This record gives sequence, C-alpha cells and structure tokens, in this order.
Amino acid sequence: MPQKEDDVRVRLQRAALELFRERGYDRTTASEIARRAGVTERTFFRYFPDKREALFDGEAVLRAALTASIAAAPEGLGPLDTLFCAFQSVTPLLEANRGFSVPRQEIIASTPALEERELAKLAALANALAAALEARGVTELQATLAARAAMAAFAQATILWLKEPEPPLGTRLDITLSALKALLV
Amino acid sequence: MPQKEDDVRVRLQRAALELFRERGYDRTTASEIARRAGVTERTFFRYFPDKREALFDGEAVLRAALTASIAAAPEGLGPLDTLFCAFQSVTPLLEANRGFSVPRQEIIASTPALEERELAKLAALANALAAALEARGVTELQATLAARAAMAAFAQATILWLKEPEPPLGTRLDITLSALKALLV
DNA sequence: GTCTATACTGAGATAGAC
DNA sequence: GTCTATCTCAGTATAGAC
Repeated sequence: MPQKEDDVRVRLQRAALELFRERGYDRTTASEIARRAGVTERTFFRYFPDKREALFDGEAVLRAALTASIAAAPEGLGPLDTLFCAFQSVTPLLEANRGFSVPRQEIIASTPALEERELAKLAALANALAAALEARGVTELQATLAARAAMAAFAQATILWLKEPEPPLGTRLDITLSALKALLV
Repeated sequence: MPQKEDDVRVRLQRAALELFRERGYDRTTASEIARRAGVTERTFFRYFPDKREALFDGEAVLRAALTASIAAAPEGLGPLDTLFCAFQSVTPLLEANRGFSVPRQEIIASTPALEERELAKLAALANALAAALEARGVTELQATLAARAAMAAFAQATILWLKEPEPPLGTRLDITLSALKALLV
C-alpha cells in the first residue's frame, strides 16, 4: 500500500522538521519524532537509515530533474552553460518548495551534523551532474570540474535566495554564473 | 608535557588508521583503537570529539600553510591564480605525507561516514581560503566561488595523484588549473 | 574515571492486504 | 496461503554529563 508508506514517510519528515525547530537537532530523539508521526522508533529507522536523513529526501527528485534537463539541453552548449541551463529549469520546483526550504535551511545551518550531510548530498548531486555531462561527450576531468564549480555557484545562489526572496532565484543564478565566468579574466 | 600529549595523539591516529584498514571503520570500536594505543577509551574521546576525527587532523596544518601563502602571494594575481600559487606552495608538505595519505584515502573512499567528514573538512578549508582572499580585497561572491572551484580542482588533482604518483602533484595541479580555466572561456 | 542517554541494529512476532 | 509493514524485545557502541 504505497499510499500509506508515503504518508508515514511524509509525516516523519514533517515531525522531524517541527521538532528540530522546537528543540534543536541534538535535543530531539528519534523516538520523539516517531511518536509525533504516530509510529515506533524502529519504524523511523526503517524509513531513514539515520536521524539526519529525515531532512534530506528532496535530493533524489532534484537530481532526476537536473540530469534529465542536462540530457535534453541544446547541442553545442559549453559544460558550464549546460549546467546553468539545467539549474534554470528547476527553479520553479525550488520556488514551489521555498516555504519548506527556509526553516529547513535554518536548522541545517545551525547544526554541524546536518551541514555535513548537506555537503555530502551536494557532492553526490555534483557527481550525478558530472556523469550526465560525460554522457554528452565531455571529458571526465572537465565534467567533474564543471559540475563542482557550477554546484558551488548554485548552492551559493540558493542560500542567498532563501535568506532573501528578492531578486528571484533565476536572477541570482545569472549573477553567480557571471561572477564565476569573470574569475578567468 | 606536550611531548607525551603529541605522542598519544599520534599513536591514536596510527592505531585508528591500522584498525580501520584491518577491519573497516564500522567494525572498529573506539575502545579497540584506544587499547592499541595504550590508553583508555575515555582518553580517545578526550583527544578526538568523535571516532571519525582521528583521521582528520592534518586539515588545520594545511589551512595555516595555505592562508599564509595566500596572504604572501604577489600583488596583481587574479583570485584563481592566487589560490593555485598557494596550492603549489604546499605540495612539498603533501608529498612528504604521501605514505600516510594513500591508505588513509582508501579508507575514506570506502566509508561513507568518513567521506562525509572529508567533504566537511574541505568545505571548511574552502571557507578559510575565501576569507583569505577577501582580506586581499576580493569581493565575497568572487572569493567564495574562486575558493570552491579551486578547492574542487585541488581535491581532484590530489586524489588522482594519490592513486598514481606520476606525474607529480605540482604537474597535476597545473593540468587541473588549465582544465578549470578552459571551462570558463 | 564512572554512569547514562540515545543512536542504531538484528531477530522474531503480529497483523492486515492481497 | 504469501507478502509486507509495523511492532516488540534485546542488544552494542558512541558520546556526553557528572
């Protein structure tokens, strides 16, 4: 019954976010999260391999959208422009989630253990982007460097935009891309 | 008695590296590491805040060397070149440690929990580099992007060099810097 | 140095959907 | 009946408090 499964998963995520905000990550136990979601602690760990992971579920969706967008990008674009084109294509997705992302980012920024996990997720995402570029014929080294540089710019733009919604994310992305390119001259 | 302190710290680090190699990170307990180093488990946690940290002590030294090098870099260099100049200046330090770094990197690469910590350390290092650039008058955005892009290149060069010592690290850095710059044109 | 909370793991039991 | 989600119970190890 996938309906129920998704439901429990979402309830656990929401409960985790709420409790982390109320008491902080360290002072929240997995058992409390589970109780608020109406399941046992053991069930929490069936859905999430560890306590942090309850806040990091969106990455898979984002990854799928971005890799699809890279594969569909126009021919003849350079690696960096391909990536930025992909990032631009997911801005609606991110904007729709801003309400959830803002408190989430606040907690992450104030919790080293969560920051660590966030960095790992971004690195995994960068690896996926590099692989998608390689599939388009970019060399491994170029793909890796482009993915990591673009990811840094994307992360920076996103964080600023979560702090302050104007200018919108798309504009922020343009600004950081320009700044990145300006590094060379 | 700083002599003894350093000694215990180094023995703990070595014991951790050995045991992680022998049994893997997960199957090694903090207590076993401590025992092999001739101290109690409690002492282990006095030196290192958590089990992972025993493998990540070098970062502070590297950070100090790099930031000093950035501050001392010639005027008029662009942000990326300043950073690469700094990286080149620490290659002797890294080459002297290659014997320790190779097995260390193998364990890190095969242990997600350690990879996560490594990424956090690299991010912290990148932040320090960005701050050092800002002290030289680079804008915050440029400094952040340059630091992260250069760090990606540095990490990539280092990892390849740990897998295969030739060409030497200095040459690898040149290659990745060129590749990075080629992206931006 | 001792004690404790809690994150996590594993095995087996139960209950409900099909 | 099978299959799958959940619970119960028992345990180990990390890390922090005292």
